[in-house]
Amino acid sequence: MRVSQMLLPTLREVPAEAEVVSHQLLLRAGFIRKTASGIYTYLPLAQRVLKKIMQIIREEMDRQGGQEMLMPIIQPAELWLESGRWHVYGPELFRLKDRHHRDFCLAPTHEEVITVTVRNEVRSYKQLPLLLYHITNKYRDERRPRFGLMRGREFIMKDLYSFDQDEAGLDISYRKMHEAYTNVFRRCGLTCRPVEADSGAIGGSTTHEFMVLAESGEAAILYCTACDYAANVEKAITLPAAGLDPGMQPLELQEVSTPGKKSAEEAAAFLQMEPCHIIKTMIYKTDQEIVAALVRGDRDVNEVKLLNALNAINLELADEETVRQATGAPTGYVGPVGLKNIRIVADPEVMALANAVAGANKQDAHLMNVHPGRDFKPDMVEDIRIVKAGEPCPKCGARLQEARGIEVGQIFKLGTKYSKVLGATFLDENGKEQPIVMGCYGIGVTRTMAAAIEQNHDQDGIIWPASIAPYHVVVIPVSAKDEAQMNLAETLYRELNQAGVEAVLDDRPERPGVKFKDADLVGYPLRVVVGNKAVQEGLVEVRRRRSGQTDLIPLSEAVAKVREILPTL
RNA sequence: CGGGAUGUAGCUCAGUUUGGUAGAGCGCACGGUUCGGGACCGUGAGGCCGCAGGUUCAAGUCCUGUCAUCCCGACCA
Repeated sequence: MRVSQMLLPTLREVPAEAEVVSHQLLLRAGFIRKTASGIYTYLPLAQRVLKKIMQIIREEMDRQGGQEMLMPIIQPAELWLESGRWHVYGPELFRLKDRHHRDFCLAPTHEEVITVTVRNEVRSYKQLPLLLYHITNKYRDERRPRFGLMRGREFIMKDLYSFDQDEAGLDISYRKMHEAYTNVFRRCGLTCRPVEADSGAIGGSTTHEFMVLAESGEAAILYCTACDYAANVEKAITLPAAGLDPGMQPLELQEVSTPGKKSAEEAAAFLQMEPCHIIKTMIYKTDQEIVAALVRGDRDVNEVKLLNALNAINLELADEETVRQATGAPTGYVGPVGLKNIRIVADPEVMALANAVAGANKQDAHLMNVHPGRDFKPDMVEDIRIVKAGEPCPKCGARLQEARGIEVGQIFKLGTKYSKVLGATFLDENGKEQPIVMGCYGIGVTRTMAAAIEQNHDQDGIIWPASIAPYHVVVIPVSAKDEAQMNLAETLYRELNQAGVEAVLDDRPERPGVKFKDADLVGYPLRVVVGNKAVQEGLVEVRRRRSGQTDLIPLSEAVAKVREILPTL
């Protein structure tokens, strides 16, 4: 392809709307344009990158026995009513009506369709296992689309669904996908880490997220430097809390005046003690009840853990009014002692406290010498706190470190959640009807492209890993008006393509500086410059985008050199 | 969903306070000089000033509404 004929609208300035680097560079380098908030048009270069990522995904899915299919984006409400998710999914589900006023939605995921398809076609254990996948657009009406391709409302996703006879089969499928995902991201040139995660609304038990480590990542993860433990903060655990100190004598409950000391830190400082002796009481509202969550004063409530412990669908911090009604006190002075009619969930660490301080359920007052078990009895003791960097790894005890990551893939063991609701069953060897055991496995294709840039760029632009670069090499004649240079560049460009190297020829009548800047911005892994030295001495420059290393080599060896370097990039 | 901000040329942004014939830089077209890291000179094209209503002799500017976009928040008692 000749650059003079390409739709490659590079921009000198950063469009005002772009915040994160991948978004800025995708716009500046002429890869994408916004069509609506969270919805983008992929220009030719982006499409080439996406196709390469999808090809890598296909190869790795197929290698594990995956079969590609294609499912509809527009889906009837009945399907979602049947699974129960029409009402559960909420405003994130794009809903629409056809001309007969029948309800439809734009699929945010495809469990319903695939499960019903398999239900209708699979009868016997002999037809299992199955690994079925497709790559298509997904739609989620995000409450706040942002960061360009990172959190869009329309995005391309690969999703594979596994169907097995039993848990043992699911384990095998899950391992296959774990391996496939590791391969996919490695081949895409990404530094990626699988982490344990919460399964969220999709449901199911075991799940791993594949995180591309990057500062701009939306997710926080904790990982162990000594072993392979790594988890999303939502899921991360640490070693169990120490038990109650047996030497501690319970003292008598005592009310103290703490005017204006609302936070655990303020109260602790005022009472001249460490925040870890405070019982922090947070009032939450779920879809069905009001609960009090207790953590140590130096800890934070992990709302995901709390939500799971309560088996609730929604969870939010109660507003001031609700707190007053439930406890009789304003926020800041709530405590577990004497609380009535609301459930108390305590973190195990709280139960290990003796003579602790808690809110007195009275304005400007706290209670001292609160003794868990004596002064209040929690309805539930569960790990509901956020683990922080520096705490011990639950597997090996080494210190955990914190990092940020972009979630590019997630794999789930669904179990029989969907097969049961949707009636996807098979007959086993004994002729007994069983629900199919399922797993689902997603990769955000468009997000992977953005993540690749987050991890591979510099001040001048993108640095594509060769495996997903839109083109491998750009051939730049220094002067498009110099016929001798152009002829040599043309020939080299043709030879490269004939040799299977994806090359473009920057034949635009631009000054060399412009072409160099654009080449850096677009991020071709290699650049070959054909200048005067080529005409006079038969030498061309081969330059690696990432390292900047430049080799002056004979024109006749250029193709071989490019082919030699490419696999190393 | 709440709060904040912004909508003016393809892009980045002035102009709005104090109403009076629409601006700059970059980009684009043409001519010339240049030509190894985003050149220079000249000429030119390009605007329903987001949209609708209102006030006024007169609105990019003031008022009302509306739409869109971006940011922050929706988290610690």
